[in-house]
Amino acid sequence: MARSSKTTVDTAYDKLLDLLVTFTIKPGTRLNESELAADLSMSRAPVREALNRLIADDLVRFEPGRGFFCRRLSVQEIADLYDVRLDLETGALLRTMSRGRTVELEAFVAHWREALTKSEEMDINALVQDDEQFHLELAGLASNAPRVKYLCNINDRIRFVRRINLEETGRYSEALAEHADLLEAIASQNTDAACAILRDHLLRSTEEVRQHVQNALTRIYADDVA
Amino acid sequence: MARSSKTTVDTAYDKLLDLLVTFTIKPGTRLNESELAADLSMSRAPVREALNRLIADDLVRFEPGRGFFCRRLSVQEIADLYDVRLDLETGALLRTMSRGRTVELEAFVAHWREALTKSEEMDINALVQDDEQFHLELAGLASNAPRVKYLCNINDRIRFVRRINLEETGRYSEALAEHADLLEAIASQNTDAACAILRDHLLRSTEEVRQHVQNALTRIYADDVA
DNA sequence: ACGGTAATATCTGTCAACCATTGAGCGTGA
DNA sequence: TCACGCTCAATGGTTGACAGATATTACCGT
Repeated sequence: MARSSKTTVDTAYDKLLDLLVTFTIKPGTRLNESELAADLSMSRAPVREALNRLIADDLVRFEPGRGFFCRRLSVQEIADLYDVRLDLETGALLRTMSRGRTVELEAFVAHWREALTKSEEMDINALVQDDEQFHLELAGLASNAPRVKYLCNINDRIRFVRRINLEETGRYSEALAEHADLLEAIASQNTDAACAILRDHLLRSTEEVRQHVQNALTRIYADDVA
Repeated sequence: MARSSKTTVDTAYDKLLDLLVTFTIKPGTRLNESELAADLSMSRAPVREALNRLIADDLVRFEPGRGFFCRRLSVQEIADLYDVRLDLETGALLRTMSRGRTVELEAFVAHWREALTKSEEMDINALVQDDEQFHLELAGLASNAPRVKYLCNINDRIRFVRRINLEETGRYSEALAEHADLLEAIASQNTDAACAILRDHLLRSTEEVRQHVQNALTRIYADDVA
């Protein structure tokens, strides 16, 4: 029954992760283990194991005797995560540049200069995905696996409101412009400027988190009539 | 059977965490589920659930079809974690101070000024624990729960070599002196100086990570004759 | 009609057993 | 002698069942 390289727990984990990240499961909802197991056509044990991984990721809460609950969506938490993200990303950039990894940096710049020209005719989904990819690849150049993993966790937890942030009118064209600026600063090896641009770029999103979380909540509960 | 506030999984998690953090279980060792279950006098299910939490914490590896393994101890990983820790701690300090949380900062300074005077006659275990507490409390003043949680995870993963770092002759008296300097910079509300001191304090440890990991490995495998 | 309590149904927490897979050891044949 | 393949023991992967806790419902007294 078990597929070659992907165990049942992994499929459960991936599926549940998706449901939780996208808030297909609404914030604070209790998760019915048997139900989930049935949906995934597997037993409860692997579901519980996957849920336990997700506890460590802070994507589900757990109350003894009551079970597992979907994470809540709080302004404070999102703002905190944006804060940490800023430190992790700017820290990565600083190290990458001061370590003089010109080869990798040039490849990065070349790739994304090209990619940015095509961004005009992309749909919103592709844009959002591209944005995350851009930031993650940049951070990845520091070759620090734990750092990248923390960032992935943050991305999962903020993706829903981050998307809303980008969807706000004009914000994503601003973002693209800022990415372009950042690329040029990197290309000219101006470390301070690059870090400053990245910091401001990230701060810009952070400022309006409160509003975005509001939008997120209304959107989550919008199609309750269906 | 279920105890009031602590479920079986939690006890398993705590116990396993300790074994892994202290490398009582040696790096790379395969973990025998049935054996662990027997040791903890519980079934395999809760053990597996705990182990799955520890996967997300990167304290155990998992190979499909083979089982769970104790994390390896690599120079690269420890160095990376020290790097991230630096960014998270300095970031926290910067925010706390620039946000002007004078009340909390003064309380912190007062408490640790006092505590540092008593440090002379403390044994090594207490010192190590105090050092971690100092840094964690300082970071905690930024009131950013996710950041603190990431730091806790880092602490778990570096604790073994961090302890060795402090045990090196004289290093911990240096560390205490640097803590004192930091306290004064904070007290005089000199943000830049405080951040610089903290950064240098953390960099100092990072520089010798390679050597400390070596010591750690020899120490782990030292009592194999027993 | 309402609040509290008892009966009931649902769900979690844990376990023991079963099946599948892996890796080691052994034997056979080139 | 070595390589290949087979067999078997050990261990992980999954399941279904049972006991205890929790939420829900129905009932009764005021």
